[in-house]
Parts: sequence; structure tokens; C-alpha cells
Amino acid sequence: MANSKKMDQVILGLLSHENLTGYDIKKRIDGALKFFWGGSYGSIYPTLSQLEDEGKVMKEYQLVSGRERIEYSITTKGRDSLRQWLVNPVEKDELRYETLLKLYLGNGADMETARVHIKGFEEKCIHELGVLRMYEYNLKNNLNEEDHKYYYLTVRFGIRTYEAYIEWCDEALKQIDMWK
Amino acid sequence: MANSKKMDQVILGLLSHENLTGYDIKKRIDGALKFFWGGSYGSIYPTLSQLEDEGKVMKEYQLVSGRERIEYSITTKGRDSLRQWLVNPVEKDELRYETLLKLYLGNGADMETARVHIKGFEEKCIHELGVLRMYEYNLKNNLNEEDHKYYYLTVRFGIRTYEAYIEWCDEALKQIDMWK
DNA sequence: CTTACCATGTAAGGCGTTACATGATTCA
DNA sequence: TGAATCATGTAACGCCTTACATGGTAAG
Repeated sequence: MANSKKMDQVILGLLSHENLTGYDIKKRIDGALKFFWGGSYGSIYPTLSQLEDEGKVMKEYQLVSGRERIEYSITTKGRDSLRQWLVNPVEKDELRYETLLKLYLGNGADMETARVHIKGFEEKCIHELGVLRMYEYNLKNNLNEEDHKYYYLTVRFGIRTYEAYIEWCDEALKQIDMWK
Repeated sequence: MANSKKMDQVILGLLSHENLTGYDIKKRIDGALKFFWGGSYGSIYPTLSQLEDEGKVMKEYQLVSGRERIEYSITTKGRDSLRQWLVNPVEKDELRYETLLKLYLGNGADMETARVHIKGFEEKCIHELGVLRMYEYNLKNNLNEEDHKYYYLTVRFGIRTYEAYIEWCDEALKQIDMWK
């Protein structure tokens, strides 16, 4: 129950402020949602069909310069369903970091390996932090637009998190050096 | 490939420094690993059988005060397999926070709901931070023991992370008040 | 002309939780 | 006596990724 799928809510949520194709949805997921959520075509398209069967979305076939596209829009029933999910309590927030798993399970069996994993992790964090800071910069100038406000909050979450991760990396590397 | 199961490595890693039953393994997962990993009996016991078939662990039936238990130990082959995985690059670190999903998708449709979710999240963080600080306190006095060092690093990771989360919660709540 | 992007979808198969089933011991 | 903990396992079922299959357009 706590592990039920959320793709329907993700789609409904995205459609609640603009019409999108399945392809567009994937781009949104890989963009703004990337930091805290994921999803592939193999899960998007079937969910879209299911939502249509349930009357929560409507599709419209279009031909834009010879290219076929199916644009989905949310229905009243879809909005109701979304609103309900939104007020329900959060079921699960989870983190699965293989880096920490290797660190813990490796148990210092090979200190150099531990260092390599932490450094790799730090590099990734620095990169992602840069991306988020760009988002933040762009969003700050448009905070009056209602639909950017909450996006901004999630970006701030990512920034604070990555900053903390990077600080931890430095602390951990120093600590390991001391233990040598 | 990037989504292959890790339960075998988790078990091998835990067995690499003490013999355990399936039940014990579950307790370790719900304890020290809880912050960054998970797993249920339905995944532990079958993996244990599989590892035995592969010759990576050995089992020993015991009767402790009338209670049957099966204690597993790691074999040389198991240690080799673990060592290999440990040096392989990290495939995936991921975060799935429904709290952020609701915040982003809700898009301020209901500010009060957003506040409630953030406050709920903050409470959970404060609680978890307390638990981790206790772990930290206990570990600090035993840092000379080799097998506590890396555990300590993962605890420090959790502490820094939760501290950052809590700061974000306060910032976000203030921000939302300003937007009212 | 070729690479990148737009666009939709299915099938196989693995992963992992939940619920079920069972039973002994310890502690209050 | 009842609740909590110790202890092992299976079955059903859902979720999701990966890989496959196809084909058009835009840009360099």
C-alpha cells in the first residue's frame, strides 16, 4: 500500500498546469523532478492509457508539421483525484545511496576504495549543485509567477542538501586520512 | 543492469564481520542501514538460499533453548564476490521524496496543505536526528575499533543531511508565510 | 548526410513488498 | 495470561526498468 505507484499523480500534477505529450512528461521528469523522482517511458505511456480509461485525462491527436503527437489534458475528475492525493499524508520518503552502502559494508577493508567512492560522490554533487544554482538564478527573477514558487522551494531543498553532502565529503576524507 | 539487486551484497557485507541468522540480518537492516537502505524478509530469505547455492555462504542449524535458528557464515568465495562489488563503481544513488513531489505538484494549490507536509517532514527529521546523535555519541567512544569507523562516517552523513533538511524546512515555512 | 531530437508504444523479466502461515520462548 | 520477541519461510501481485521496434523532422 505504501509502495503503490505514484506515476498517475505525477502525470496528473504535471497536466494540471499545462497540456503535455508522453514525451513532454518524460522531459519534465528528467528535468525539474530528477532530483527527487524518476520514471521511464515504459511506465509513462501505460499510465496515460489507464488514466484515460478512468476519465481523468483526455487525449487529442495532433499533426504538427507532419509529426504525430498526442496531447493530454486533465479533466475535472482528474483534478479531483489529484487534489485528494495532495491532501493525503505522505506515505514514504526514502533515500537509497549505494555510496553509503559500500562505505558501511566495506568497513575500511580497502581505505583507498572508500576514498575513491567518496571523491566520485563529491564530484557528482558539485556538478548537480552547479545545475541547481542555475535553476535558482533563473527562478529568482520569476518568483512572482505562481507556478514557479514551489519549484523554487524544491530547488532550494536540493541546494541545501548538496551543500551538506559536499561538506560531509570533506569531513569524511579528512577523517580517513587521520585513520591511516 | 544499474537496477540489479543489492541484497546479496548487503548480506555478504553483514556476514563479513559476524555470523547471522536471517532474522538478525533484518534487524541490522532496520538499524544501522535504515537511513540509506532497506529490505524485507521476503527478499532476505530467498537471497540467503541463493547465496548458499552459489557457495558464497554456509548455513549451520542450531537449537538454542529449544528455538531453531539457522546461522549463516560467509565463505572465501563470498568474500571474493563482496570485494569485487566493493571496488566496482557506484551505479546509483537515489532519493525519492514524496514530500517534495507533493510540494512541487501541488504548486501552492493549497498553501495550508503544503505547510502541513513540511511540518510533518520536519518532525520526522528532528526525531531521526535525535536517534543519529545518540548513535554518534555511542560510537565516538569506540572509534578505535576498526569496524565502527565507517559506521561513524555514515552516521555523520545522516546528521549533516537531517540538519540541512531542518534548516530548509524553516526557510520554506518562512517563505510560504511571506507569499501569503 | 548524419546526428540529434521528436514521438509512441510493447514485452520480458526482475525486483521487492505485503500478507499469510506457523510456532516457540521470554517477560511483565 | 497475554504481549513482545525470536525465528523461518512462501505466494501473490504490483511496479518499473530495459530493450526492442518504428519512423518522421530539424539542424549542422
